Amino acid sequence: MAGKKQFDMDTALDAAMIQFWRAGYADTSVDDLSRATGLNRSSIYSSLGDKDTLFLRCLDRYAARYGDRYDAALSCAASDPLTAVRAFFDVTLDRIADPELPDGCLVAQSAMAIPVLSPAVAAHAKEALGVQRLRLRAALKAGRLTDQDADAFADHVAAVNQSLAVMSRAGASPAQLLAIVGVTVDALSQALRSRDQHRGTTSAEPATRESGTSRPRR
Amino acid sequence: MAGKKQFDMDTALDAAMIQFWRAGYADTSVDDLSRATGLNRSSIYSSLGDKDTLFLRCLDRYAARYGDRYDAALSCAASDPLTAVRAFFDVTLDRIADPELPDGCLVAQSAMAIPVLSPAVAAHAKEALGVQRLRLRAALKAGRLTDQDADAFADHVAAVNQSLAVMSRAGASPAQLLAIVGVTVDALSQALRSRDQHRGTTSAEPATRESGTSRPRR
DNA sequence: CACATCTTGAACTGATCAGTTCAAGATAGA
DNA sequence: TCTATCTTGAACTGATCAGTTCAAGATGTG
Repeated sequence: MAGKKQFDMDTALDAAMIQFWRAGYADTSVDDLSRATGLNRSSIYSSLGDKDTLFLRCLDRYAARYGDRYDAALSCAASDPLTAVRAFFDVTLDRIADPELPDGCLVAQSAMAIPVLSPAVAAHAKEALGVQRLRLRAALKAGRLTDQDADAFADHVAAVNQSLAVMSRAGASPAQLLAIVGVTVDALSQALRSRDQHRGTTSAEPATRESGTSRPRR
Repeated sequence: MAGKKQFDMDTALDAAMIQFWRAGYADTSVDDLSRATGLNRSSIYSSLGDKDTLFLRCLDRYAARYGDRYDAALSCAASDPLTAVRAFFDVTLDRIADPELPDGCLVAQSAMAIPVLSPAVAAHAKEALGVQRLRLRAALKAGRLTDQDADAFADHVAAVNQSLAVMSRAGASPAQLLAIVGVTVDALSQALRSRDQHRGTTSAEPATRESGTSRPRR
């Protein structure tokens, strides 16, 4: 073995992912990717594939990385669905708050560009959103929600989660983002309380309506 | 006067707007705009300006057109904020359901592309979102919500409204979109009911929690 | 040192892009 | 018909794009 690989594949893929994430597919040139990764233009093609292939790898990488975090956040859904959904939103809010990372969301951005993306990329973007929806459905069903409420809340939570990407891109403040998810969290809290009342059991949640803007975090 | 204008400016602007709306700024070439409007390439520059100027005009046109509709929807907020918010969402849902128009939302799409748009265009996109937020704040304050609830719901409703653009781009069904807004509408209904109870008055709304997926429309 | 492997920079192709220019043609009023 | 105005199509410029190729150099092992 001589002339070993002189760059770290994971680092390079992360750099490419962040470049696509910040500027989108259309506004990222291969030269941009070369600058972002520090790899030579030739090395990009030989090691990471062409632009479309690389974008697909970045999209899957993004979906897998944050998918795992969303999974972990929802892991307590069976015992405490409200905390699970709060933790779910926190994955996104923490990502947005990270100054190292671009605002927005690569999946949301790709979804918006579906009409002008390759069929393969479009399919992966739809898939990522679909998986998130199914994750939320399963988690809420495992909690105390009815099937009907679980489905509706899953769609709603997934959508609100994507809306954070749009609003953060437009410069929304952390307080705004908290208000946005606060209403959803309150609504879920209320649904759980209604279900408990219907069952005749008492809820662990306080009886008064929570404030959407002052919800405790972590 | 001879050699009168042979095209209708409004029709041409609408066609350009729809082209930008469908494909976004980066993926729309001036030739695309020429094809979409039926105008010669030279005519585009002489009558509609360069690409950036034209995009700005289309963005403002879009914001004004649907801004008026959102205004009209919210006009009954003082007497019936719940109906107003439903009507607000219906403006978006009807637009998405219109097969003549692209999915998504030109403002949401522009917001997502802010890092790669010209400062002028980025400012107009932010402005459009800000105006919508203020509209909702004023409407909800005019209704029966507390200032704190009005602010939180305004941010939330504006965000959910933008999320519909993302989800519709990704091929979400009308039922999914209804579920998304249904949770928000239910939450608002609950907030109004809580406030009425606190006041000791009776609400016009039924006491049972409404279903998010079977909400009546129109 | 010799060798195999990887990396690099530069050049090149063919395509598309935004923006401009202009001569030829169409139009309709005088 | 004459004329002023608008429209058209085509060509052109200079830039950027994705993708490919390759010779020169760097690297580390045997």
